[in-house]
Amino acid sequence: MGDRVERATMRDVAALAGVSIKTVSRVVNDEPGVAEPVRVRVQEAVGRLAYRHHLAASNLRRGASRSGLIGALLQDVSNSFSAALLRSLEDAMRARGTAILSASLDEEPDRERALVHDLVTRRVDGLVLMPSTDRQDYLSSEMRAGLPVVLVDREPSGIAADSVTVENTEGARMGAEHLLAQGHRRIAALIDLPGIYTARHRLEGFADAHRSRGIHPDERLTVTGLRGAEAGEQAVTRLLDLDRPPTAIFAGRNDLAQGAARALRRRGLSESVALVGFDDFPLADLLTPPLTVIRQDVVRIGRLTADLLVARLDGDVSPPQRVVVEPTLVVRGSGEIPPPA
Amino acid sequence: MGDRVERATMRDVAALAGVSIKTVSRVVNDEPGVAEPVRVRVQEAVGRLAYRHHLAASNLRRGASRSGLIGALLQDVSNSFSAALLRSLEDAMRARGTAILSASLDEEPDRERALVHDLVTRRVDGLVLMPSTDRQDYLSSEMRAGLPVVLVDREPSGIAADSVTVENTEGARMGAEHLLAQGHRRIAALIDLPGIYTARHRLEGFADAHRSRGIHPDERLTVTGLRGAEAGEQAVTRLLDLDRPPTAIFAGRNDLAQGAARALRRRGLSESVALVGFDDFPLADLLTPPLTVIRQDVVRIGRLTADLLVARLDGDVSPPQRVVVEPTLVVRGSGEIPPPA
DNA sequence: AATGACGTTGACAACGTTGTCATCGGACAC
DNA sequence: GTGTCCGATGACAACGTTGTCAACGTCATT
Repeated sequence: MGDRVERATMRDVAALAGVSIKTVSRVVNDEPGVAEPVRVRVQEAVGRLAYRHHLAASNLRRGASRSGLIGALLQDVSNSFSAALLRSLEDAMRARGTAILSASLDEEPDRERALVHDLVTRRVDGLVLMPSTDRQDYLSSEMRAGLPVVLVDREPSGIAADSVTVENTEGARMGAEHLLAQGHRRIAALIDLPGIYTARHRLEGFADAHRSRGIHPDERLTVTGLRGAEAGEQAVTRLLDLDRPPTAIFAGRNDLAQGAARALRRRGLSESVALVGFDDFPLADLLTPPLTVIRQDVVRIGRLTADLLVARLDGDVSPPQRVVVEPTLVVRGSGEIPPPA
Repeated sequence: MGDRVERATMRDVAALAGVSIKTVSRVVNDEPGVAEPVRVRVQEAVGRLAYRHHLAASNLRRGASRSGLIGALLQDVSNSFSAALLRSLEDAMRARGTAILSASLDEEPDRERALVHDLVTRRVDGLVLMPSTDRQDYLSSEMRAGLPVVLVDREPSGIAADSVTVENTEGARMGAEHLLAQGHRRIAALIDLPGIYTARHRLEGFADAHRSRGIHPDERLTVTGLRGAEAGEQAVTRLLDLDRPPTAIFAGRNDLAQGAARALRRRGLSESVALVGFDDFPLADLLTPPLTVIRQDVVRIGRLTADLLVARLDGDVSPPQRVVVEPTLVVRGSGEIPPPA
């Protein structure tokens, strides 16, 4: 029915209903002061023309930024951690009628800056950022112009902004200590790019655990710069080929733990080499043996992040907060394999 | 440095640079016809005032809808299928500078309608929809007004729109047949709400496989209305308690397969009850035994969807296409467990 | 010296909407 | 009958931007 038509505007509705544009505006916005018969006539016209409110034009006229949009720049929306976080944010924002623009950064600082610029251009009301950059000072002019920013997963550097992070160092220390306590002395560490905030801290925690026991870890067992499950799998395969292979593995990210599990399984070593991963993920409990992990409570992190942002959106101007969530050790089996006698 | 300031507009920049607004516009948009010294002066003013282009105002003036935004209404962005799809879309759109507004529907038709309305109000240039509704006729007025819509995972009903789907019936038939061929005769089926397009078709395929072998499946082994892993786990637990429990399980969704795997593991039956799942997921290969699945190629689906939408965005007005992707059986072990002798 | 061409620049209107204010007609009180 | 008040309605400007077009100065040409 009917060809392709241009969207009707209030002008068209007004013409059809035989009233002024302003009256249409009143009806559309449910404002009082319109006689009932007129209101009905306008609504009929709205229906017949399939008129839809133009939010951008409305916001523009209403002044204020209020775009009813926030940005969420995450590492990779297809990764379970980012995806769960996005979902938490969405649920928190739904009630406010605030929509979410999401994008993946893949640890690329340039992309982060470009996307932030794009979001500012779109006048988002707020920003949730899992930064890829070392410093976020480029954000300060935006924040001064009133853009609320909450950093997740990594603490701010170069700016004063809210953040929700996990005790990475402590978590990694816990994981490594768990393995050391069982007698492991040759523990491999699988770490992401050392420039990354979380990677750095987790590596630190790993070293701390050794240090406080007066143990010097074999550097050849620490592999950094690992991006993704594939890289983790290959690294572990190489480590297992060493003259004195590790008896345990600490994986600094969930995908690296998955890669490690795959490598171990392929070599038939799942039951003989211990494995602890940082960051829980769906199905970790269904691996063989079930995977022992340091869990960061994603739902909690998401809710805390959303709470901080919502408060700022609602005008909270108190000093920035750094919320730190304690990770927990979830013992499931893979991390309790003893070293060979 | 500096208090909270209102965003500068072109007017402010023009005043500071001592030129007209139009000249600022020219510089900001990299248009020719501005003398070099003037251009420099304007750029300095832009920098000093931290001026940022206002995309909404620009688009408004430029006429046309072109918001540089598309909507992606998926079932649940934290589910690996939706998340992977979102990521594919994002990658396809990045080059165009098109941003993505995503939201989760959770199979709620009302939310779908409300969110579509919201997206229209925001004048998205296009829409990717994994529908929750039985019929999408409510979309026809939007489409007539020029909104390109591509349905994913479920075929359109009540409208003529592009779609990218999987041969659900055929896939499920394949999965059930795989189990039947090994001699299983008591096969349980775990199915989502029967109102859901994919659930209906998969159940159909399951029945088809039996029918073409002249076998009448035990209705008590078919459980529908299962939402989420938990529900799947409980259903399987109940099934295992029957006098004559199933010797194999066909799970109609990846989360139901996960729930089933969990229930089997808990009962120590992972190696004795066969399991085939519909829709692959990360780590399915690491379960014990590795999970046999009907795989739908998410990346491919995402790319096809993006291609269709991009074509429409670029003005393609050819008749709607229904692209159907063939699922494949991935044999890994769990589906090859024979029935007890 | 007058003419035309060209490169720069700005005034103005308009995109679709809404806040402000004026206008209009009728109801009511005196 | 006059004055007042109130509810309903609309004219107009403005949000921040850009397309159109006119105006300006400079320079080369005749």
